[in-house]
Amino acid sequence: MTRPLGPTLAQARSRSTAIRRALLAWFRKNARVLPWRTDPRDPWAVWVSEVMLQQTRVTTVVPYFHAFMLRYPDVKALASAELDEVLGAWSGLGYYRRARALHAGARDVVDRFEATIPSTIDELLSLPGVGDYTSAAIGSIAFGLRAAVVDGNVRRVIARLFALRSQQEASSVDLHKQIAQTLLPARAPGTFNEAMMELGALVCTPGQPRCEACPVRASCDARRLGLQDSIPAPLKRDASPVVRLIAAVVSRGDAVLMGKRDRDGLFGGMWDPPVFEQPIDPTWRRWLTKLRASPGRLPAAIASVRHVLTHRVLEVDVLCIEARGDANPQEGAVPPGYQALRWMTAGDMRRCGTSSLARRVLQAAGLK
DNA sequence: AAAACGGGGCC
DNA sequence: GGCCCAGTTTT
Repeated sequence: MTRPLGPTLAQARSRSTAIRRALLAWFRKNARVLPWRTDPRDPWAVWVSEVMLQQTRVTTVVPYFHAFMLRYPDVKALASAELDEVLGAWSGLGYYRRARALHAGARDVVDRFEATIPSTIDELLSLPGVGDYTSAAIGSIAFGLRAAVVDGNVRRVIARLFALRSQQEASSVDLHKQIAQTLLPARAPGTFNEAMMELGALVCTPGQPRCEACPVRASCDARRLGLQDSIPAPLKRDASPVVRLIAAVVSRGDAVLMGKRDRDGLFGGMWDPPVFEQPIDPTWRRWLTKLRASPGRLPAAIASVRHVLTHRVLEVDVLCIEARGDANPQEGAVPPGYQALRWMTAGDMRRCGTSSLARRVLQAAGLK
């Protein structure tokens, strides 16, 4: 069910001046102090922050951002780094494809743009990991381009300002983008974009919006109609299926056998104690048995880690295996879903990517 | 159009 | 336990 665009866009146009003025005044007073909000803005810092902020809260990102910028102060620094090390800097942040894309994007900028971050939307869009939102964010905030950002915050604010009920429908994205672009001022569009997102994060929140503190409440249709709590309608997700897995923590002295995940897929490119589907395939059961110091059947799991992801729940039994002093995985034999195996000490692990699940498994095994 | 892709904080 | 976060890419 799509609604005609005309009337709402006309509404947006006629109310834009009042909304801009009130929102910008509020933002000047209430903007959070964030490490990437430097004056002037550093395009590299904006890029890094925007990628980290994809589907990730500001409070989660801040410490990662600090560490990342210390290690990779400019685009050249990242371009010349090894991917494993970059994934190490991303460990625990999630959506690891972002780190891979940022790394590739940095090399792209060095190769194609003489190490200067491009300042047009089309060129930004050509970088890996940079889509509609991120190109508009970098373009407007770092370069002053008049491109509206449309993230979850902005969509919620717009849905309420104009009492649009169908946020969950993909068809409404186009309408929200047109409204956002209509509201966007020609002067300092980046500031307006940041202000819209800040309003969504601090005032026009998903649950319990703080309408009494809202600078644009006088312009808000949802507020006027008493619909601020029912717009947007909550998305309904299917329950996450539970996946039963077994992680094999094979230790040999102070080293642990770690596997590097295939590039694509869950935890792509990250290292963890090899995880098998339950029950373990006989081939890999034998393989584990051969690494073991003592003969006989594999020991029982000593712990179980419940790792909750957005669309899945991982129930991971933790198997602890003491390997023979001379044990070595057979050359070329790599468990399904992995591209390499290596004995690693705690120090080795700090120099490559490990998922939160990997750290929890190691901890449950009594290591770390 | 839908699925895949992390992790955590807050109710 | 559910919701959602300064989304992008692949299927």
